[in-house]
Amino acid sequence: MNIRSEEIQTGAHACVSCRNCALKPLCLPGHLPVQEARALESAVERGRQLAPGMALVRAGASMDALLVVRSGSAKRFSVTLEGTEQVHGFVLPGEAVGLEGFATGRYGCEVNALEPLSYCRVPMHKLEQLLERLPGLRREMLRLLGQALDEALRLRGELAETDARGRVARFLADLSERLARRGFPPYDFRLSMSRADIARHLGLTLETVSRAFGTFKREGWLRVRARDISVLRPDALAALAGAPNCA
Amino acid sequence: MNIRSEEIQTGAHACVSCRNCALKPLCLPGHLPVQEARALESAVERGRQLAPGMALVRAGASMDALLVVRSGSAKRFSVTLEGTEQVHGFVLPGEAVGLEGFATGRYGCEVNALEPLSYCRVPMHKLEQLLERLPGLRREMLRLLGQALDEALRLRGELAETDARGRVARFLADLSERLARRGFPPYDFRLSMSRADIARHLGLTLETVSRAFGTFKREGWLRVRARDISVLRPDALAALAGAPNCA
DNA sequence: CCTGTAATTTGATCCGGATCAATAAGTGAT
DNA sequence: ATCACTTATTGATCCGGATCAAATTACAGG
Repeated sequence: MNIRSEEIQTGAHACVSCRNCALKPLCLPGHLPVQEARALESAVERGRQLAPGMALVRAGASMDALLVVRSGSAKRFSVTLEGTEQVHGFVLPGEAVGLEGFATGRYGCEVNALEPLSYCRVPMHKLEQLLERLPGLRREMLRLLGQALDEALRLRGELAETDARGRVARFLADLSERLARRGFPPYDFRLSMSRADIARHLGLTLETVSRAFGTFKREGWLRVRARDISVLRPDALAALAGAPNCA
Repeated sequence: MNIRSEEIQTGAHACVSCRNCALKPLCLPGHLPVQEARALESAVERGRQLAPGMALVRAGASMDALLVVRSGSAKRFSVTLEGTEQVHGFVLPGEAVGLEGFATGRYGCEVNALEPLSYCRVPMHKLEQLLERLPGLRREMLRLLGQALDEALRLRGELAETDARGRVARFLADLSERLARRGFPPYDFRLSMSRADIARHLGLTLETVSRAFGTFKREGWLRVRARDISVLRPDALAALAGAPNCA
């Protein structure tokens, strides 16, 4: 997906500039008054780079920090008793990770890097201190969780009432839109996840996902070369995906 | 579902005793230190009783209070562009409602009473004041949202990988367990929602839900008389439902 | 209690997506 | 480049659940 932060990798630990971060408008500080953003910034640490396949979060591990992906992409999933993966979704830069951990203080699912990944972290004890004195941050945390919840509900609803091609179309449309908001070309990207990952995310088999790609290609809506995707007819995809539910 | 609070309906507005509420251990105050629970209590108002079919929450309406169902049950749903209902789930006493509203300040979905329903409300401005000085409540709100998120993720995962009878089995097992935690008989209850509601919740048709009930009845796991359900073999249901995913 | 209407069950058929199977295209290491 | 291996495409068949269609059972209102 060619996702890379434009900042220079410093290696420093607690020296992060949210101010100059390209992701600021998508991230927590983008919704905070200036002085609150400053205060938050001082609590943010930079996590070290992770290689593809490495775990950013392990299910059951103590939630000791709030994590936000800075560059790269990741896969959120749970491992079922049968040992299969339940893929909850994919994480792009500026998105927080492991929020379900607030439920118990331990993460509820796994998050693995799909590409070289860097991230920011706010240690929990610092977060709690900040929440004590920053009303904007309090609101922002609730907003963030509310948004994640809303998203999860929407995704579930879609699973329940959309057919295979519709799900794949929406997956692509959604990805496209999220890339666009991050300043990446929305109609020309490389998928960082396998067909199997997409399939497990959408409650389909990888064959069905592959066939959906094939159909879109044949219709002239998409150009597919393995994981390189070009969207030629975003309107057609959006139409098939169906509009997000209203009301 | 025969859900009724044991408290006498007072009609008073801001005179609620969380202390003596049967739902306390399931509700917000149950997780707070005593003096924080007191402070919260003083901000809680009693909502007026709603008749079946009435809306507790309308999608798009301004989220002016945190709502918790006190007695009765409700249906959470969204209305799609085609006018169909996407049923997100069902609400039992002690459960908060409309939490996705934190995302935007407006509720994201509808909540309708399925039975005569009463509820408690904490006005948003009072909630914000309390959050300023109650660290336990801050943690509790994050926990509540984290839990809702975790729940939504789990439900989505199940949709993606469980077949029709498994979904119905899990629906019943889940309901049974939630009733038990509220002190209701877990193996003998009346469903407050229609087959169609269950179907839309599980991403099935009402015929398929009905057939699943039929199968369970024939197997001797269930006694079904319209909406009256007796669970005869909870173990069998739980087995079919499959264990919740681990890790 | 009866009656009309809505909710539920049951039956018959059909189709989308799963499954099984084989081929083809990437990808990384030597 | 070549080889070994993983990932993706394509094909054939099968089955679970959707859809269409009655028949039956609850239930609210008179």
